[in-house]
Amino acid sequence: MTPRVRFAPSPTGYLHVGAARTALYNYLFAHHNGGTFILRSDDTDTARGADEFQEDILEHLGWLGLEWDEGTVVGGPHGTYRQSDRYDRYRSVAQALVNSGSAYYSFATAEQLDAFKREAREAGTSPAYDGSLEPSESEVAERLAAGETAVVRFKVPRPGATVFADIVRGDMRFEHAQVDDFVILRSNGTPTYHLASTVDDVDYGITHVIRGEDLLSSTPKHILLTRAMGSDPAIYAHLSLLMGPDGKKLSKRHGDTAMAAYRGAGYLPEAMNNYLALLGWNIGDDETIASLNEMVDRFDLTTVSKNPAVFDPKKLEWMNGVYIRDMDDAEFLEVTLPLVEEVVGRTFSRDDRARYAMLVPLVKERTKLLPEVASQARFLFVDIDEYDEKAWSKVMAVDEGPIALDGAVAALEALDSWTTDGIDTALRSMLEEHELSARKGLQPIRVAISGSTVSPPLFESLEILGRDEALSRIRTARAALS
RNA sequence: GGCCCCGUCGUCUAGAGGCCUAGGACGCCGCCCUCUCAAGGCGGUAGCGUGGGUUCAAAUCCCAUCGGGGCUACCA
Repeated sequence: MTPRVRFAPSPTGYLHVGAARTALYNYLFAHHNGGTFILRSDDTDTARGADEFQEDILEHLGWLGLEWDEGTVVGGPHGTYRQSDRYDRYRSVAQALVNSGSAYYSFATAEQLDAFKREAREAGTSPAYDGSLEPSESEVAERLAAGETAVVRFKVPRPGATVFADIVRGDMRFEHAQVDDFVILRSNGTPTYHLASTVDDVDYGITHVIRGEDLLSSTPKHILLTRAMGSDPAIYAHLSLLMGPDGKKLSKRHGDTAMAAYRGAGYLPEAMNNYLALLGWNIGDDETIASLNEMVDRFDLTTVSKNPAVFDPKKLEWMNGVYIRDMDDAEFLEVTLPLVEEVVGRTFSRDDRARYAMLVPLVKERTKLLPEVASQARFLFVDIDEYDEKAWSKVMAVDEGPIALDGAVAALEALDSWTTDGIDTALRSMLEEHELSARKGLQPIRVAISGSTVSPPLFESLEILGRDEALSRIRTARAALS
């Protein structure tokens, strides 16, 4: 049996990192086992659903490279894979369930339900609505005929229990006394999540349901529903939830949770996938870095951790740096060029581009987040209009400042081969001549050409900047010093 | 309140009775390298929630306890 798994987000928000991890695990499981990864849109919550969210989810799943074999947009044998297109199907299942005695119409009011829960709580028992408010058949007929609206509830068989073997949790058992007669069809005729999701899982031949732990206690409902439809339940695997640094379920108040925010902040999809995979699963052999394909090869759902994991942006950032350093220069140039152009404020000419290409290997290994390249490369393309205040007072307006600058001008003017090596040699002998330490003697030059005490390596920077511009900047700084 | 899940360094984890004076990674600290910043190299800091058992032997098994989390909607 080849597995069929699905990622079924509800478009009630942007794709967040926790959902992305669930999608990733489904993807890894499907591919490892030669199965099918399906994307479905569980949009039964019409009040909250939005096209904007749906698009965001599709967009970022694509960005992560978690392509689906069947489902939304790409299609397949089951239509649009959008629940809002299948209301007739859900309604007919609900009706069939009523006909077979597995479900019933309910007129219970919010007040009645509240009272029921309150009593249960006071008695210290489970608040599960136990069907004692189920109306008689004749009453249903009468009230429906009179135009009253009703919900359809699933009749949970009591006493009894549902047991199942969860791949990550192990053996589960839920007493039916704890499960209430949940609504499957709302009074407006739309299905609830439980019905729609279960019907789809059955109709689409889903073999493994891999989802968040928040659905663990709903699983007996889904199993009961599946059996009532005459089918065998899927195998379930409930993933622990992602937490914020305070140990609470990860949410907006912990900072960014939307995948779009991470993409915008300069994270690479490869790093994101790698990091997310590690939250609850280990590649093995003390390994941390692995490509999507390597992870597919090694993925094993049975070794997934049960503990909730704290999402740690620090490690993600480190990992992003690893992936950035691993990019080849040409690729790095392509993805970062727009970022630099934006900060510089102009579209690059051939010459700009060529000079940036020379700088690329230097900034690449100094970058953890893509946008950082802009501040590192900026000096190459704009005039130095102001010097960092601290840099000026600490390295320029001191005894060594003018000496180093004058020495640099003299040494560089006399230099005939404007190369990193040539500059290196010339400046080092200048240092010796004036008895300056490398630190004291070179920092003023760095500040003069970049405006800051932090820049890419000096000799290379000077070479790329070009003789005229370099000398001009050093003279300008020297003049500002007198 | 009820039901369910979880509990190894600050964080992600390895560990399925002796291989553990608990391993790896991020972070943090120190040293080295070094023209700054990174990167890199080397070293260090730090953990089995607690209390009882079982056993020659427990991070690993049992019980209790404490802590955290989820669900408890005509949300998903």
